[in-house]
Amino acid sequence: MARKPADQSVNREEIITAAADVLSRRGYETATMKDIAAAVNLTAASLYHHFRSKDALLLAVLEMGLEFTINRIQPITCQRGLSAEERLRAMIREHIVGVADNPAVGAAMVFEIHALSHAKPPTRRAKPEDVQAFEAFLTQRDAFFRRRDAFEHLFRAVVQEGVRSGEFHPVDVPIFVKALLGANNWVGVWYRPDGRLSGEAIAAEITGYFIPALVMRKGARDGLV
Amino acid sequence: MARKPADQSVNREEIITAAADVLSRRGYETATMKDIAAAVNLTAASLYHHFRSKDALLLAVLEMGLEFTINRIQPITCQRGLSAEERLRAMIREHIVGVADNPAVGAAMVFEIHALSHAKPPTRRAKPEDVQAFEAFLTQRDAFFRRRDAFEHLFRAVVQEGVRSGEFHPVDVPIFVKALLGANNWVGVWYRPDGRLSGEAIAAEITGYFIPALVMRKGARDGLV
DNA sequence: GTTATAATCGAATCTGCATTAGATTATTTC
DNA sequence: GAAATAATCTAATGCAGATTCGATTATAAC
Repeated sequence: MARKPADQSVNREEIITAAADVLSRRGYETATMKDIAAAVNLTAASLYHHFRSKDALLLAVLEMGLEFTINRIQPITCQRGLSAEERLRAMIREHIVGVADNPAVGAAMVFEIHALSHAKPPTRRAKPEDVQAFEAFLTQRDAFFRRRDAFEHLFRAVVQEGVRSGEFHPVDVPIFVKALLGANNWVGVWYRPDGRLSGEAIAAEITGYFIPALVMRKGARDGLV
Repeated sequence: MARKPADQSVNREEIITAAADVLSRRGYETATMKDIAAAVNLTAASLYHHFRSKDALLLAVLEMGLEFTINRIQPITCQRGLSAEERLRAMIREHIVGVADNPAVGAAMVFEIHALSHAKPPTRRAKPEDVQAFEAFLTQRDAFFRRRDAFEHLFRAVVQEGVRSGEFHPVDVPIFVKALLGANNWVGVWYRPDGRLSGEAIAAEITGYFIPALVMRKGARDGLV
């Protein structure tokens, strides 16, 4: 019968967390399975008990990071009683604070997604099971990319709603969101926990940059693109 | 005596350009020297006549991209007779259009800089000349990073000037510039030449997002962070 | 305690590249 | 055309690092 995993044994999630950290420090290609294993006191070989391949591990790291972020942001989008501006503000805050609180994941979401796109197919003469596994990987990867698009659409929907209702200026919604997410993601690249500003402070600052483009107070709307 | 290179022979610059393209498609670690060589009809071995190592080639790609961008933007910063806002607008435009015109380089500037940080030192038992070469590489890499900082400071200087003179709101200058450059760099990640908008149009759009945070027309400044 | 399987390890493989070695060809200079 | 060197090639070399294999240990279920 199936048995419960032992308590002191390393579980999937611990590995993913540790891997995110190692990846952010060494980068996907430079980080070895041995490095990652060492971070959880395992051998490289042992990692293959938990993940089919290095690529699969990377995918798991990115999926975890994305789900984490979506789980924080998605509820905000449908909060009744909040204006589009209020929701957008809250979403930006959550996004940036989330990145700042998990710089490893934040950096991975920018840099290592790249590696995901370049996963190498099994070479000729690969066992059929390997080909199978790779196709499963591709399917899972596509799902990840769709999920990432869904994340972007959370922002688009709120901005779009604000534009429709006249609360926001008629910006180009896809481009606005790309610019916003670019700025937010970039935080994961340069943020240092021991830096001058906290994640909260940075979030407040950056929110203040993007909101005025959408909302102009006191009716002074002319003169703006 | 030194002789002029033959006319039909491949030169450094062609290799760098081709390498940028290959790198943007395959990524640094995935792209092989053979791939890059093939893009200029050479053999992998031949590349070593032009570049000491793969790392050195990557560095050359990034240096070229950075110099290109700085050369377009630096002159704007000191144009007499233009307000800070006018200069900043022009700088953003040049930056984004530059990225859109060279998507390969733009993407490399975001993704592959990472690889640069992870260049591997020569293994033990390396010939002293190799150690020498690696140290030279490190020096050059540091210079590159300083140059990149200098690039960032071009933006900071203009924003700072606007803030000092009262033309701009008192934003947190370093953070503002990080957010701006994040949005701009991100264009290199998602821009497609056959997309809906031209580089110019995107530049105009994004400029319109950041300027209102700095400049509020018609004196309606209250209510803003 | 016996069995099944989860979790781990040490010690091979196996292979894909970066890089080197040693020619060969091309071009310029004189 | 001879000398020098730039530019290229073909054919190794070498190695790091992902992945596999086959054992071994630990734990849960019964």
